Amino acid sequence: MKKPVPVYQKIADDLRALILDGSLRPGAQLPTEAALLDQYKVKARATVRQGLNVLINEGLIEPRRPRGYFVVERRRLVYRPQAEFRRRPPETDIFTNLVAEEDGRTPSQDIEVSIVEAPAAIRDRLGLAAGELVAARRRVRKLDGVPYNLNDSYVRLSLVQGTDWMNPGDVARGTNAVLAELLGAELEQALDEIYIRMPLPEEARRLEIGPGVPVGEHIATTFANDNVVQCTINIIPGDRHVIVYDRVRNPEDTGQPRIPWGAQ
Amino acid sequence: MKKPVPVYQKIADDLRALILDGSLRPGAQLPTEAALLDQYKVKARATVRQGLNVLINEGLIEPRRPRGYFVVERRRLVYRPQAEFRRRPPETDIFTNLVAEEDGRTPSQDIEVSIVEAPAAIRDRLGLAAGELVAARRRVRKLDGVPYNLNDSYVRLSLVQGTDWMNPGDVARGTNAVLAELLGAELEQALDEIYIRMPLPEEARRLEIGPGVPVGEHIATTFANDNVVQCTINIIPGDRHVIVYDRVRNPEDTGQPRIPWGAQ
DNA sequence: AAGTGGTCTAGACCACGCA
DNA sequence: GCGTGGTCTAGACCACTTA
Repeated sequence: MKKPVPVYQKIADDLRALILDGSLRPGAQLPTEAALLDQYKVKARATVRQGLNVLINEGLIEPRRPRGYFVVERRRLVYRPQAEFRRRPPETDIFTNLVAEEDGRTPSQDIEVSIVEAPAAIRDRLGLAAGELVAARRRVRKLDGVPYNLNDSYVRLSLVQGTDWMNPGDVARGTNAVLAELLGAELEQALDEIYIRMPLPEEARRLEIGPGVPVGEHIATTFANDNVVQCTINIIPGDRHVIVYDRVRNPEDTGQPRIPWGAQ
Repeated sequence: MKKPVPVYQKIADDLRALILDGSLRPGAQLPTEAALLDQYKVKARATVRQGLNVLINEGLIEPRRPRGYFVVERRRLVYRPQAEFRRRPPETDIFTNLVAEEDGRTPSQDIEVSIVEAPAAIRDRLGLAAGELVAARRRVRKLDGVPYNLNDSYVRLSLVQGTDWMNPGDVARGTNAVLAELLGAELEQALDEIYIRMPLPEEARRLEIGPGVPVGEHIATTFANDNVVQCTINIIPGDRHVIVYDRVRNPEDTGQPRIPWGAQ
């Protein structure tokens, strides 16, 4: 009738319970591997390590060699896609907006602008032909030097070549304002897709996140006059953000879902 | 200068590359542990297993005992919080709406209604006192028998006791319509919070998801006449959904972020 | 019945950061 | 230098599913 619980599972379950009920608070140290060997009368380190591994991959603990295992500490920032379209305070960069709501932390970003072949995801959304070139503006956004998210924007090369959009530094009025000038029309609509998944090794490296931390991939496709203008891929570490939307009833919403490209 | 890559890491990297570049398509079988032992001239199963474990926890592969390891197959459904507020087609259940956009799969849901002490997250959002009772409507939504998400709604008990909201079956006109009748006012505003994290064991069990599959926790707080009415917690497995929002420029948006409770 | 992965033992040597 | 975790070896026995 009953099935025996593997020892490593029992170890993971016990420690998880301690963490979730607050007995082990964020930042607290767990028993060492040696201590757990004693505690559970188990003979092989591999068994204890297997148990700890479960919790690492759940994002609950992290090893800090050579001190031991610790409960992770998380602090979340509000990530608000809708801030892109707001007017007051004067619309600037979405990240600057986002951080303005936090005190005492200093934002910075590494910006890199290049001309590349459009990745497939971008091609689909911007409606480009295979092999077509796009301008790419890639940013790593940091708070007190800690990476907070990756933000890669793509637009048709012909639209922005030689303009301020391709300035590999901060653009004070915001890159969206640059696009609006070029188009003679405001960006006034967007479609957000949010995928939840584990990070690729490359992303984990750039964001300095360990195993057990999932990411949100937020793909924002922006329109002006019903024409696609820009596509931005944000990679958002799950342990450092909460995504927030305001929603209001809109009587004109006909409810047509609109995803002309295939979901990933 | 260079540091040697551990064998298990090499195994994980090689197999991941094969999966990501399409050499190993979703559903394809990976080499068995025994084959990898040969291939990498490694002596201990533990080493090979450690490598495979990396990919399992990245959600890329899954063991199907006793056949071997396979590349996971994913198929994503559009999850659209904004569908809650749409009028045409006639507003019904958000899940029914959601599924109406898919063909050939039959939706079902297990519904359970109860009266409980409000969990802390609900208490904060509904503005309740500690220990106060709420009505809970908990649903597991399935497609072809496979769980697609968990949906737990909470409202003040005094508002809905004895009404159709607490009917533990499908409510054809939608539970939001019931609330609107009781209040004499439409639900017309909501605040969505989306947290990205690994599932708790309980959630993983209910959703039948394995290790390496992160979830989105979508907390929707709904208002009528600026009063909080309902709070719903949705748990959304990342491998089966894409979250979609439409966004339009709103000149009246003053940009005040509004989260009266602390982020989790 | 055969072959797969699941669990566990009992060691070994190494890398790293701190006192 | 000491203690921590990181990696790996070389086995053992078991549980499960499919042919």
